[in-house]
Amino acid sequence: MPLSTDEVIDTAAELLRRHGLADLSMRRLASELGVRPGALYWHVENKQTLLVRVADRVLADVPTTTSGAPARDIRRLLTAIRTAVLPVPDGGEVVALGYALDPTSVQVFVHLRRLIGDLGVAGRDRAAATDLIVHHVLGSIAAQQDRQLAGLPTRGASAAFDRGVALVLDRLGRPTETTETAGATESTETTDRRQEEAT
Amino acid sequence: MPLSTDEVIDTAAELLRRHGLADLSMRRLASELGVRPGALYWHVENKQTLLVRVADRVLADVPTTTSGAPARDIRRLLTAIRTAVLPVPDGGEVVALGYALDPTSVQVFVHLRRLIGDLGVAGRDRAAATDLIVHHVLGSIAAQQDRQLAGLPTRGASAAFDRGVALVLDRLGRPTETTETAGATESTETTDRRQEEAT
DNA sequence: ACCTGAACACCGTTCAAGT
DNA sequence: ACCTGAACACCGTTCAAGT
Repeated sequence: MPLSTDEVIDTAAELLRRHGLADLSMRRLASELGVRPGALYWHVENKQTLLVRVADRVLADVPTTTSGAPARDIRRLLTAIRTAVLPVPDGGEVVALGYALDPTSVQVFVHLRRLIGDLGVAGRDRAAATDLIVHHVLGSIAAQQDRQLAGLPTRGASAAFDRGVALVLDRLGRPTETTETAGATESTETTDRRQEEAT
Repeated sequence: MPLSTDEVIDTAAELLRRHGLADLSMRRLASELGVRPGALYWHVENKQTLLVRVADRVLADVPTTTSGAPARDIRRLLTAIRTAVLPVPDGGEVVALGYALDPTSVQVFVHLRRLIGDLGVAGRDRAAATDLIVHHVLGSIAAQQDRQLAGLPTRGASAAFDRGVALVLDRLGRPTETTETAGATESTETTDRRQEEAT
């Protein structure tokens, strides 16, 4: 029976879960599957696209239910994401890569965006708030995991995370009167244009 | 004349700036400095601590001035950070590692924390707000850089970033009546304890 | 004090050739 | 369609030995 692509992704996710990114090499993955390294390149384009699919798998079991109370649903969802990703070494980094390269590929983030809409956040602010919250979840997970791998303490990490979430959600719950921001934007905009042309 | 540790860090930062993480190898760095790979290990403990020091260097030239208007200073500072890190390929990831492993080593983040205090954010919320904002800056930079490296479009990235900043700062400017959050915290706390014991 | 030589145990990716 | 063999051009880290 030939190797299936799903088998490749599953085994890669399993390898990440057990040993982290350092041991998730194409060669190690191949030997785990009983094939030669080159065989993997028939199933995936390269290691990066493999990682994007692994990120998807890591969050696949997080339920996306709705209760009618958006703020509470968001808090529940974020806690579930943290609980799912934290035990996977380098999970924060891998999921962040997935979100960067294909924000809609991970179902759970699409759902988060919806819940933020339900909260009454409209238009451009909805995308901005989603990014803000996703960066905060994944950033705080990655930081904690980096510290763990380095043998440093991580006390209070989850409490600090929850406070950060509260700071954002308290704001989003109420109607906004946002009108400023213009001044600071200028030079950043210039940088972006330079970089975007290079693409 | 023997090699100095500063020379090693400077050359590493230069290599990152020009070619990104993929070309910042200990071997490439050594040959750039005209020495054998092993020589580097007399100057730095390993590659990770090298990267933490490189992160420091990338942000070393961002000025930390105060004007008396904290909200404006924060916006200016964040734009300056973005402008400094964005042109350095993989800069977002490297600086995030530095912030995770040693949050006080980068002067600019210590200054940010101070400005947030000036804004009237007290106690635990000050650390939480700093983390939230730093994760947002570095997360949005890393996402944009990942997309650039993959050849994907990054239109509107800086506008989205600015909106995220505005969402947070609008809230922090005003006094808070935060009291909830408890419910969602529980299970996360459990996860943390498990992980922290494993360390 | 500072570095070389040389090794150890690895990487990701490509591609002709096999079945 | 799916995989092997074999190569290409690399990695980080260690450590005896040299100067």
